[in-house]
Amino acid sequence: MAKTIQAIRGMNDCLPEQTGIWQYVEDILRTTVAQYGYQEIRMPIVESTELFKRSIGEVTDIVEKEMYTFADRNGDSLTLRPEGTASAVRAGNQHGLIYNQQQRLWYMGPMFRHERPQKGRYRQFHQFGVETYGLAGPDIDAEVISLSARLWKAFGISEHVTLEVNSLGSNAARAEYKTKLIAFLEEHEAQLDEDSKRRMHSNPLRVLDSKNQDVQALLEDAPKLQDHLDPESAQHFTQLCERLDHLGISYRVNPKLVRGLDYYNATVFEWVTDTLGAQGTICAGGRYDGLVEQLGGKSAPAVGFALGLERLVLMLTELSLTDAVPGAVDVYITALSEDALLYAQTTAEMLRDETRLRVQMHCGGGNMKKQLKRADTAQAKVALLIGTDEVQQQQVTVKYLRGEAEQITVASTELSTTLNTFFNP
RNA sequence: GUGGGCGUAGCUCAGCUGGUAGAGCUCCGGAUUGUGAUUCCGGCGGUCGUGGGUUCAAACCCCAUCGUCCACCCCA
Repeated sequence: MAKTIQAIRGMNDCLPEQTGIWQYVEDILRTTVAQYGYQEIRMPIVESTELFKRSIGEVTDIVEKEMYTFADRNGDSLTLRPEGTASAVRAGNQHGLIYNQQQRLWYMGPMFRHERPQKGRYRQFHQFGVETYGLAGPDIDAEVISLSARLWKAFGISEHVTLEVNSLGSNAARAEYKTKLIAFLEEHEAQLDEDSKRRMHSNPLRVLDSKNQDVQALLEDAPKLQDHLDPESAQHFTQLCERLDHLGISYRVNPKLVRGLDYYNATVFEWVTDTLGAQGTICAGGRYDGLVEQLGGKSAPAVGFALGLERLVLMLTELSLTDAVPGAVDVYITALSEDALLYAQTTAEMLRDETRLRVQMHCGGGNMKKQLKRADTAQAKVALLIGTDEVQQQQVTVKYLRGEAEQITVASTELSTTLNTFFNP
């Protein structure tokens, strides 16, 4: 036997057993953003490497060591997108979507990062994201957050996620804070762990959310980010918090919340959970007012977030919140004798003409036991029994596979009505 | 990139101080020729991840390698 070929490490097949829950999740996401009037945008999976260097930041881990970068046949450096925001801005600029315009967009699709795979973290993973452009006030920040909160409600996981918010201030204010923080860290360098020493210069703000207890103790005396906000950002943040209060969205101000990507300013937020092991962030985002201009467009404010679909699916699975995921089949049609085959198949087609039910026809023969067993594994709610008697009488026997209802035999002409009444009462 | 755990049937796993491989589930058939997820019986299914070493003898011990999972890191 020839050697089998395996999928690439960290890139998973989504098997039939899983696609049901994925489609369920995707449906809810689409329906919810539609409630807010957001429009879908679809971007290419491959972009010029330069795009991510300029947006995410040259010295971030993502760009330095996690991107799938390769030379195209003509020598251009291309990269499999590690996130969606950069592409959305690029597309918006390229097509004039953002120029003096307001836009509320969403996207969904695969992203690629070459990290060591672990629970909730894969090399090909999927993000759903929302991006808004041209809106500078805290009202849109609040809208985007309330949209995400509505998602958790729709999935039934509100109890298992908490919102953390913070403000990074303007780019100028943050730069000033950064130099003070670096000065403090240099002064206490001896007490820092290796990771913090490394980050101290590459990405000093990231030292703030170190998991190391000793580092956290040291930071008690460090200059505080919230003391260095510019007045405008401080007011923006206060107004955002007021709006969240008003909307009944509870949150925790986490002054040490910073984001790993360079383009954020002012508002940042994360939805975290303790149900996913080490990968506790299920959704994160914030404001990135400088990015549009940085990528060559006319300056425009922007807010957005991204959520990890694998993490969401994992969470629903671990919390056993999968009852709402529909099976693939509503009605399973059996053919119990040779003379029933044609009648059964025309009945199947008739149902597909007259209803929107998912109808599966048994193929391959076998006795009734076997056929009903198939109906059961297909998770059908109804089995139609069709044998010699039914063919002769032009009837169909309807057997309810779940619940208490007694099986009944109806005329073929009544079948669609009977089933519609059962499935859409 | 750094640690640690685990690789045995399609799936989940057992297999003692080394003696040549087992269970449950799935699937197929039967008990039950028109009534499914219960029960009982039978059957299919394994170069024990791969390569090397030690040994009379290796799933078991040693080395290497690959895969996988969890954590660090990073982040959605």
